[in-house]
Amino acid sequence: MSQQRHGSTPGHGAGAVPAFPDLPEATIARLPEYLRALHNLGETGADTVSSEGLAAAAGVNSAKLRKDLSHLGSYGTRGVGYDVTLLIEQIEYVLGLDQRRAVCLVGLGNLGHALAGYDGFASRGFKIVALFDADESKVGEIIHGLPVRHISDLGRVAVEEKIAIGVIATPAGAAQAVADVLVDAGVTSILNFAPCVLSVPSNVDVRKVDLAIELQILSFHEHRKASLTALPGGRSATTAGDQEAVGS
Amino acid sequence: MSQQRHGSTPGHGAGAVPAFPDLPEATIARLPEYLRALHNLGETGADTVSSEGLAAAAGVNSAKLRKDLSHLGSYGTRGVGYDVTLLIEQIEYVLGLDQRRAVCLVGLGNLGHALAGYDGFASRGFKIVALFDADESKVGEIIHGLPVRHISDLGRVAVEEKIAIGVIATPAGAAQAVADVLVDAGVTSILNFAPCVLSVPSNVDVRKVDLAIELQILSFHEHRKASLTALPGGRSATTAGDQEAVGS
DNA sequence: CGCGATTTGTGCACGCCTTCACAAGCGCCT
DNA sequence: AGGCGCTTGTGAAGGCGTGCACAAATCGCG
Ligand SMILES: NC(=O)c1ccc[n+]([C@@H]2O[C@H](COP(=O)([O-])OP(=O)(O)OC[C@H]3O[C@@H](n4cnc5c(N)ncnc54)[C@H](O)[C@@H]3O)[C@@H](O)[C@H]2O)c1
Ligand SMILES: NC(=O)c1ccc[n+]([C@@H]2O[C@H](COP(=O)([O-])OP(=O)(O)OC[C@H]3O[C@@H](n4cnc5c(N)ncnc54)[C@H](O)[C@@H]3O)[C@@H](O)[C@H]2O)c1
Repeated sequence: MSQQRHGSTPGHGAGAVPAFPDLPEATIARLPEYLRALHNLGETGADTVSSEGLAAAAGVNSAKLRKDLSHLGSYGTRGVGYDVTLLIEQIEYVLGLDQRRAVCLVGLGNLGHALAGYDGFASRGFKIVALFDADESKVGEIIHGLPVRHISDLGRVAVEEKIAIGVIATPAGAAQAVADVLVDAGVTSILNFAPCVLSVPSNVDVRKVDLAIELQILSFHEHRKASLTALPGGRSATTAGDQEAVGS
Repeated sequence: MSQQRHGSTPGHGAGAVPAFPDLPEATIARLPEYLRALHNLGETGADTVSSEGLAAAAGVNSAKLRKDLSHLGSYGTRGVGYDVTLLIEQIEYVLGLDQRRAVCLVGLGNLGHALAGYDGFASRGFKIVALFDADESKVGEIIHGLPVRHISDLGRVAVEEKIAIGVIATPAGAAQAVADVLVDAGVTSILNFAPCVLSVPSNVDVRKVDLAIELQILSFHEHRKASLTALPGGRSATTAGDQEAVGS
């Protein structure tokens, strides 16, 4: 049972080592978005960027962005904006992206294959160092330059390769077992694509990506929108020719 | 997002059509999880389930679950729990899953192939009815029983097939253009896998799935955990450049 | 050198969400 | 029939996150 210690009041006394100011979780979730926007801006040759401009590129409110950035210190210049390169460095440092993190992928079916070939990992500081599957017929296969190993080797390889993050792309029925293996191997972060809840020790972080949930949320909004248009209009043709332009 | 009318007292005058009570967004996001847990429970033969039990299966607090469910009416029995079948029906109704929603998938590369073959769609009330790509060499290819069509056919097909949800699995550079095409075709819900922000009219809902963001959030927590264990335990190797004096 | 234009950083208020705690309701057992 | 244990539904409190609005800071220019 994951205990949640609600300790606010950051009591750690004067850490010599950075010892993070505890950033709001919501802020952390947005930092990667800012980072991506900054990289895009950097490629267009921009040296500095205003909170307004960056906020637009990241799709958020500018006040929110400023507050987020203020949590990690003052790296902007009033009257000018933020130095793109400096801000990139800072955010990458906070997110721990200055050191490359080793990732392993478990389950090389449909989805696993796609993930293994995804270049979006390496370009953002992550490196897939090992692939695992339980299916003997898949073990040994080379996928995008990496051999598929048997899940029973995970414990050994994880230590050797200092794997920090495990990605689960197995059927839901196997996910908990895989998570247990990962945890036993010392992996402390898990990204789970299987539609199920994982129970792990409190020191392990789990994030979940569930397609079906996303679709169902969209479905709800479709349902809601349909019931709204049904009320006033009677039947609105919705042949959907033109949309009012919203962009800016 | 859309305008939030804070009203308790939802003023719609006795809608003949359901006309939704406005559920909190946070609740909506959890309903699919409850639904999945309920289906699992149903398969084990359970007739009823307590809030405690369902909450555990869905990985949430039981009070939160009760409050969530209370928003859609009283479908539980005090002293007993919730009727599994009835609750499933209710949640599916609220989410609009009683009617099958047509989905189209744009971009049949690495990821698109995996998505096209995913059976988790159909099993939850969604049906992929069309595949689109801009690459002529891919057009005509049959993937899991469906032909790949050219993106220029999207407008016509979307109307014919009454497509409600579009899934974007193209590179980021093409995503906005694809979104525009979808919007023009009358699609009002988009699930975006490309790492970029989309700008769409306010009546269109967009949800984003971004792997890199998930990994970076995990990376942050790894970083934090590492800096914490560095404090009490003895020698901080300082191999990495940790300086960063925060604070005044 | 000073002034105005610009933009950051933040105090503050407000609303949403979570969580606790408990009364009301229900069924079962005696 | 009555009491008792169990569970739901909800009022209330507190925490968190958001967004406004503005003072402080900086630059460019005359
Ligand atoms: N395919 C998709 O587009 C998609 C999308 C979203 C979510 N998902 C989810 O991702 C997961 C994988 O989907 P998929 O379509 O790739 O399934 P799949 O059946 O194609 O692949 C699953 C893989 O996991 C392996 N596996 C099974 N048990 C294992 C174990 N104990 N240890 C290690 N490996 C094991 C299998 O050998 C197989 O290679 C599922 O949970 C699915 O719901 C898939
Ligand atoms: N592969 C993964 O595991 C993965 C994971 C997460 C996110 N993503 C993201 O998903 C997207 C697709 O990834 P991928 O690996 O499948 O890329 P990919 O290059 O393999 O496939 C992209 C497909 O989109 C098609 N396309 C390009 N422009 C188009 C247009 N204007 N209209 C229609 N189709 C067009 C291409 O022809 C190609 O088939 C990318 O944005 C990527 O960042 C991929």
